[in-house]
Formats: sequence, C-alpha cells, structure tokens
Amino acid sequence: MRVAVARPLLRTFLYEGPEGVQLKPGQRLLVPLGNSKVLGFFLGWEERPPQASLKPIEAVLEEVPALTEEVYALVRFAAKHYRAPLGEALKTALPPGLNVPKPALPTKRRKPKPMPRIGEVLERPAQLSAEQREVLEVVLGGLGKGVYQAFLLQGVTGSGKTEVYLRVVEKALEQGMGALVLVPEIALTPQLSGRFEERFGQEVALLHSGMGEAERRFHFWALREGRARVALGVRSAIFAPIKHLGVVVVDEEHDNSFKQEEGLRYNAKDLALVRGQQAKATVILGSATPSLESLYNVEAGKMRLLHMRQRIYNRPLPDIQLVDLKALLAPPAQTPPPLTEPLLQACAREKLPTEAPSPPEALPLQESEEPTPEEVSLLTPALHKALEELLLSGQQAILFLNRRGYNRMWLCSSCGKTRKCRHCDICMSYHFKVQKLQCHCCGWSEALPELCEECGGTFLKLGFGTERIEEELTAAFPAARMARLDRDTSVSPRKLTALLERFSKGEVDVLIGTQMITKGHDFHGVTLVCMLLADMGLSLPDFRASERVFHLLTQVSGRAGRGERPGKVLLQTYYPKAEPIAYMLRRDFEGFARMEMARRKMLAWPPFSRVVLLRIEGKNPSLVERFSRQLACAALEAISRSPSNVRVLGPSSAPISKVSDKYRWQLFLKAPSYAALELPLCAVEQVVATLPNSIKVVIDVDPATML
DNA sequence: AGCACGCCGACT
DNA sequence: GTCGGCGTGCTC
Repeated sequence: MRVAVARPLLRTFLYEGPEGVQLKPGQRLLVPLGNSKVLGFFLGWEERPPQASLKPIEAVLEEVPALTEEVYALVRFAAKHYRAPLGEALKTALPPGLNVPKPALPTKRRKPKPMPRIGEVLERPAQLSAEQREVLEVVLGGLGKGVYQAFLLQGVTGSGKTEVYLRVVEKALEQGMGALVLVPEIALTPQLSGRFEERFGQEVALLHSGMGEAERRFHFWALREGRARVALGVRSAIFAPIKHLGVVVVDEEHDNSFKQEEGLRYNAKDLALVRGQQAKATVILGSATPSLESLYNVEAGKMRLLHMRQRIYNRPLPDIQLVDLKALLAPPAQTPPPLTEPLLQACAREKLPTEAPSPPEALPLQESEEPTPEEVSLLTPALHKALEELLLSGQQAILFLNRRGYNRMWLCSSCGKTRKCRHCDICMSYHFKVQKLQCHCCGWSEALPELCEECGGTFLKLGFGTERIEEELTAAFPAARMARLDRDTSVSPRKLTALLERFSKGEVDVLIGTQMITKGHDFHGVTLVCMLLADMGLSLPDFRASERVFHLLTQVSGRAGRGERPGKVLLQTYYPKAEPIAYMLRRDFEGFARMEMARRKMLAWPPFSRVVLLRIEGKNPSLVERFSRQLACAALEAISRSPSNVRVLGPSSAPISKVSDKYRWQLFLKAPSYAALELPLCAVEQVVATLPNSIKVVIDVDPATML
C-alpha cells in the first residue's frame, strides 16, 4: 500500500498491507520507518513491485478515519499548492492527540452546558439594521441550494457583521447543514465564543490553540460525529470535520494570522474559498478593510461585494484628529553652549566625547525603519488634554503602540553603533521592569551595558515602547487607573482574558497596548483611541507595508465609540502625508484601495501576479549565499528553457540577515499566474534536494509577508 | 523530524 | 587512551 509518513519527506513509501482490510484514504496508520515507528496515512492500494522487500505496517490506528473524505481532498490540494510533503500536511490538519503515532484516546463526555437548542433561542438581539437585512437577503437567497457562492462583506467597524454571520449560520443549521466560522487568533475571545454559544448552545465546537488537548479532542469528535455542527476557530479550523457544510465565514479576512508561517504554509482564507467550492457551499469573507486580493477577486467576478456602510443604531464613526509630531519637534538644534573648563577636564577623565552627539535624524537607518526623532514625547499636548477631559467624565481610552519594552534601541553617542543581539541582526530593546536588553527576534536577553564596549561612549536611549509610555502616563496622571497589555504583561491566555475583563468592567480607565488590543473587542465605554505612533511599519521593505498600516489603523480606530457615546480618535504621526495615513484621515478606504491597486498593477505585485518566496538559511554565511545563487540560477535556467513572464528577484540578504545565529538570504519568483511558476519551482526543488542538510530552504507560496 | 553514524575536544 | 559534542545523511 502507498503511505505518506508524517515527516517532512517529499516522497511517499510502499508498505506491505494487511489482507482484506477496508481502508479509506487519509486513515491513520502506525508504520516502521528507519528504526522507529511513525504516524502514517493510507493513500491507496498499489501493485507490489517485483524485486522490492517491503516492511509490513505496524497497525491501523483508527476504525473511523479522523480525516473525512472532504478534508482529505482539501489537504491534498493544499499540499500540492503550497509545495509541502503530503504526510506533514495531513498531520497539520489533525488536532493534537491525533497527530501522534497512537490510537485516539476516548473522549469523555463533557457535562452538558444548560444551553438552548436550536428553535428554543430567546434574547434574540434587537432589530436588524436595514443594511443587515439587505445583506442577509442576498446571502440567504442561495444558501442550501447546493451551489457555491462567494461574498465579500465590506462593513465598517461596528456595522454588525457578527450578527449577520450568526443569522447565516442559524439558517444553515435550520436547513440541516453545518457551518465553519474562522476568526483571527486574537479575535477569538470569550466574548465572541459566548455570543455563538448563547445562540447555538452545544452545536458550537470551539477550535483554538489556547485550549487544553482533551477539550480540543472533544470538540473535534463532536464535529466528526455530527453532535456539533458549527465550528468556530482560528486558521487550523479550516480543516474541521464538518458534515454537510453549508457556509464558511472568514471574519477580518485581511488578517495575516490566517497564514500559517511554518510547515504547511497555508492561508486559511484562500483555502476557505477552495473548501466552499468543494462543498458547494456559501463563503463569506468579511472585513472593514478587505485585502486587495479580495477586491481584485470581486472585480474578476469571482466574488460578489456586499456593503454595510453604517454602524448599527446609526452610531457615528469616530472623528479622527491628526496630531502632527513633526510640528512638535524642537527647532533645529543650535550650537550647544561651549563646555566649561572643569567639564572638559571631566570629559577627558571619563573619556566622554566633547562634541555634541549628532541629532538622531542623521543616524544610520536601523531595522529598515525610519529613525524616529526622540525629542517628542508621544504623550503629546493634544493627547494630554484629551485624557484630562476623558478622565473627568469617567470614560475609557485605548492607547495603541505597536512596540513593547521601554526603548527600542540603545545607541552609542560617540561611535554611533547600536547594541545588537549577538544571535540576530536586530537591535536589542531595553526592558525596564526586568532591567535587561532583550532581542524581540530570538528572545535572547542580557544585562544592561554601562558603556559602549567598542569605544567606551555613553548610550542614547531611543524610541518609545509600551513600558515607557506607561511610565510617562502614570507620572502625568497618577490618579488614573492604567493597565498595559502586551506580550510582557499577558504571558498566558488566562492573564490576557482577566485583563480584558477588568477593562470591560470599567475597572481600568486607560489601556495601553500593542497589536493584542486591536481586534474584535467590543468595549462600550471606550470613547478615546489614540494611535501613539501611526507611522510604525510604514517603511518596511514589503509591498504590502502600506496596506497593513491602513488595516491596522482602521482596526484600532474602530475600537472607539462602540457604545452610546461617540468616539474620538487621535492619530499621531511624523508623516501626515504618507498615503495610508492621509487616506485614513479622510476615512477614504476606497480611494486608498484604488491608489494601492494601481501601484500594484504598475509594479506587477499581487494581486496582479503570484509570488513565491524562497528563503535560504544556514549557519555558514558564505554557503548560504552560494546556494542562494545556485537556486536563482536553476530558476533562471528553467525560465529560459520555456519562455514565460516569470521573474527572478534576488537573491539577496534577507532584511533581517541573521536570526538565532542563522544567516538568511532570500529570492522571489514572480509570475502572472500560478501555473507559470510550476517549471521554475520544480527546478528549484530539484536543486534543494541536492543541498547539504546544513542549509535549509523554505518555500513560501503566496507569502503574507516578505520579511 | 528522529535517529544513527562518524570524526574532533576535555576528562578518568 | 575513552566519552560525547553535533554535523550529516537516511528512512519502503
């Protein structure tokens, strides 16, 4: 029999199979491989080659295949598309407990929660808005007709998209079908799952990586056996074993967390469309700021666009006020006062420079980001005033800064070098609480250096992180109840939930946080949102940098004014003219999308092309470089053999050229269609197979980020 | 990925 | 003189 083993091996294997056993493709097996026994997947029966001696399989691990026929087909598609070994791909589609070479443990029945069954549903929430009704009418029109239909639901933040999803799911259940709802990692909050459970009771199976193994197993089998018909989960839930799938929803479809960044590098949003097609189901991709890929699909007639332009109850969208940080910059530095004689002597004694440090603007670029002038505190007069008013009236604020720690970098004031991680090509961030320098790339941390090791100079401490802004705020508003939410304060999901709960209850006035606070939460008391530094990420070397900034700013500003009282947004920036910021200030997503789309077309980036990123990693920098060039040559050679529009970009050193002591190079293949990539990719893969094991090559099809 | 094989440093 | 470091290669 033909078997795929759950290992990153591109080939499949032949084994001696037991006689007269019925097996389904995808069924889990235990097979000997080398001198260990590993998880394998039955693929099919095959004629035994005459001369070969085959090992017999060890055992069939399950009578009922965990992978349904439909999911098996989806994984086969994904493995082929994303160029991953089939065995490893099948393994990623299984929940923990089933992705190991062991028979499945029996699932204990959970105590049934006292939840309403379908039909008993009460506390139906208030009336639908006119827009919600219109959208539902269109979507429900084709539901259950056994035809594939795909929609892009573009609805402003707070327009009630979740309620639309709930109604569609409800209808699918009524028609005897199942539903799959995917949300970004940080959006799957108790608040959201609560809404689904409240509506559908035990029909809901939660699929989240933060849950315990036993619980995940329980939910998986509940779906597999048809006891639950609604799967609510993060990207891996795209492989949930739902029967008679009627609808697939992907909320916040522009979100990057639908892309898996290791192993089988799938994008659950893209697979949602494939799965919907396979199951002849309805697919809804929802977002306030749809990805350009989806907008392109609408134009190409592959999806139908539905709009919701109003917030529910006609709540106004928050006003956005620009705070131009450049205007707050001190006037150009004047000549510093001359040093007095005693000071000069002290400088000589302490080996301190007697020249004034150069202004930060003149310093070399670090981490591909614009240097941020440091004179301006992010607690600007405008923010200070807004917070004062807010605290007086007992309302709540969210302050967003996408960087944790205290300072982003320490820079030697005399030789201009920054402290870098010894394992990565990245600046060390200063963390106040632990009094250490920390690498945000590999996690390495070290004691604070007193003086520059190279020249003995003192350090300039540059850049704002959440810790530093928290300190400034606490000093400025000692009576306010502050909380900080980032990876440093919320190590466990439990702590995170507890903090959000406190904020939600109004026990915290001002919440300072990173990405983690941006999505999904529906805090009704929040009337002020401040983007402390909206520029962050603008100048990353990635063709999607602008788009991502726009998405992020929209998401964050959408947290304001979701309750009775209108909200206000402060947008602090050094570059008010940067495109995503300028369009954001005008609330003009359409305009931004048009502009960005034209740019992508001109430069032939996605959605006007398909891209594959090849990353070459290894400890020996010269080998990494040499093999990168070899891969590029192989691709170029394949392209020259059969004329096509495929372009090879690179190879070049990756933007972060070293991570955890591994040097990284990269190479892009860009083509007008996926099919055109086939030949060069095959050529590349052939070379990859000959490389020594000290060199690792990652093939990322449809990469979500170019870094 | 595991796991074994194989060639160079710090120990009994 | 060994023990064991991880660099390299194989798996029906």
